Amino acid sequence: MNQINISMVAQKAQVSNSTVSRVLNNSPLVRPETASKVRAVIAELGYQPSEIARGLRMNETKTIGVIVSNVLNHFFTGMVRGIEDIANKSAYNIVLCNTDEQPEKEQQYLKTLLSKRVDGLIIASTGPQNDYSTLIGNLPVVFVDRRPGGRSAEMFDTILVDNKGGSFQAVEHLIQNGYRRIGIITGSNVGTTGSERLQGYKDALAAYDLPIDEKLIKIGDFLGHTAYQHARELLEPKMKCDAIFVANNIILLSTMKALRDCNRKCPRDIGLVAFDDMDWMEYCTPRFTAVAQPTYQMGTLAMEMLLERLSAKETFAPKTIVLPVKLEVRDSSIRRKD
Amino acid sequence: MNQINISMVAQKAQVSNSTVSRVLNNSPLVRPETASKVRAVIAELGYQPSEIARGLRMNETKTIGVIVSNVLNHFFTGMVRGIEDIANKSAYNIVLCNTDEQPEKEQQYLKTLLSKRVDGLIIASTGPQNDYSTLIGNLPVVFVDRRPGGRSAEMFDTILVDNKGGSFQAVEHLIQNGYRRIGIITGSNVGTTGSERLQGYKDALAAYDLPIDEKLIKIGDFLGHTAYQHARELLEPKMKCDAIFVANNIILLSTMKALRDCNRKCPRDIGLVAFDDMDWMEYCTPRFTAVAQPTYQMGTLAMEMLLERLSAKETFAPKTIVLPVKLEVRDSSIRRKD
DNA sequence: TTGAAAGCGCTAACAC
DNA sequence: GTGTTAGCGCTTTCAA
Repeated sequence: MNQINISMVAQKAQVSNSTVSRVLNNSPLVRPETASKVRAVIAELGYQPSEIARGLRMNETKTIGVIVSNVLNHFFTGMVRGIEDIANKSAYNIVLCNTDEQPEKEQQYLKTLLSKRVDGLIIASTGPQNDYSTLIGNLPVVFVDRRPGGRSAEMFDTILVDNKGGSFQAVEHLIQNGYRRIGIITGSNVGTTGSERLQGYKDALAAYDLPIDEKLIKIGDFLGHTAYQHARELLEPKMKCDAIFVANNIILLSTMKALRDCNRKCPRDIGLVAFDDMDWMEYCTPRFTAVAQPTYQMGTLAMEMLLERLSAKETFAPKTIVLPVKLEVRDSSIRRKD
Repeated sequence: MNQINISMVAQKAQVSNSTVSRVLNNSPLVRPETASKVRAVIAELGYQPSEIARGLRMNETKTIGVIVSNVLNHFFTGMVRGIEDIANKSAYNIVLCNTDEQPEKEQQYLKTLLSKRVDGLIIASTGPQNDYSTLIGNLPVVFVDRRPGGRSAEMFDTILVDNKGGSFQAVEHLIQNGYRRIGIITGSNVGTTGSERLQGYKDALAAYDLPIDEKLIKIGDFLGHTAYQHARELLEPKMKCDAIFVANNIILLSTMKALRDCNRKCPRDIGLVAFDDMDWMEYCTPRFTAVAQPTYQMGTLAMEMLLERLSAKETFAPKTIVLPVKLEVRDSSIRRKD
């Protein structure tokens, strides 16, 4: 244990605690000789000032809480890395929390992080039904990926991606490549992510005067529990489904598994576009067409917005930023010429 | 800001701070009526005790530091998630740090985490040249993935995987499938990961009386900066390389890119086995043969060992655990019959 | 330029 | 059962 404290340093350097404190904080009000004497003792003792005591006194912890669904989802991994990079650059640390989309877990994390007096929060909300305003008070918060519900929507900074536009592009691309009976496998549309991606799908069909067939719309969860079964259903011959739009990378994997199990080849038998671009999609066979989200950038941006609030003297109006997505056209969505 | 403190609660409930504290800590030394009165006030005020003040007083933060190379590497993502799950179950939080294999970044994180008085540390060391013993004192630490160097090796708990065995199996499998000129693309062998995986490769060749050709051994880094060039070199016709063993998932991607750019098909033109199993490998074409590491389990185990130390009254001898890996045989390593 | 002292919010020994 | 008090390690007036 690092049991050396400021008093021991002070004593050994024959100065007062205040002077040591001033040296630690590079105060100019210390005679250079005194300062170097103190610094020598600090080095000799290997003294590490307690950020915990400092935090209590200063009311800041240089720590921010990051609440995501699951860091194993590559979307969040990228975001977390982006957040951490900016945080680190500004001498902040991040506490990582995984909710698995459970509001109760989120609530628990929130309480703990608040108790630990984090300086700010970045949250991918588990649902629009949650009320954050009462619990959070005026702690700086940036919501990412999903718009929080109720009053929270107007109270906090939010960074989103253009889910609807991305879905629209993806489905439009399939239509333009000759696919007509396009299915969608998506997650819960309680959250904004799900509902917007579904809307983009519907809008694209409507824009091209294609009928919306509810049987081709499979709504489950984004965690992959339901996707395999949904894919199997869409792949049944009677569905005559000729392309599938999957609403995230986890659902894609289940769908790939279903394709394999049904011995259906993509794009020969069926077209496929996914939301979420992954590094391997460029190199596998077929190369997968996907909607690329700026995950890393979402993280850096979120942290930068948080830093802005943290350093701001006055409060200012919350902002909402919607980042563009990009359709990476590859092979899985290109109908082979017959 | 959550400016409500214990005194405000005490005042409003007409009791002393101690009584409130006792209620918070579920002490039996409080009359039930008093307790419920206090609890009512706590709820009314939305009081959240400051873990920072508590931490200062109790000398514990219920936080542990996790230092990995890069959470974007799926190997570490899995580990981090494993750590977090166990930590959460035991009311701990984790602070996530990415070193990018830079000892200076690691050193910086270490100092910060120590200052923040984390209760323990889980570290994937950036190199065996680092000395942890002096800086860390007797804080509980578990090293993961790489054995720390010098005296640290004997001083701390360590969780490793059977790198040498995994490589051996992978290369042996290639040999048994008829490949003879097997190249390896690996990362720095300064760390134990690199050197052990290289050794496994050499051992397998030796075991089957195959010559070790230094030209087929490409040592770069595990971050993927050098792998593409190395793959291109191995793929030159004059190398007559008929299979490649790549030492992690990032190197694999670069190699896949090189294969594509050289228009070489796997396994038709060349066999491939990777260290690190990824979820998509089961469903792409060809399905990739890979050495699966128990990443999640490494995380849970590391955190469990840490908890054991944290709750132990006495110090006990450090343990080293080497976890087995499993070769997942798929298509990329099966020589097609000519 | 330096030191003495108060206090951040909590817990625990000790008194009653 | 409950309150008083000291103190965890730091910063910051205020005084000198």
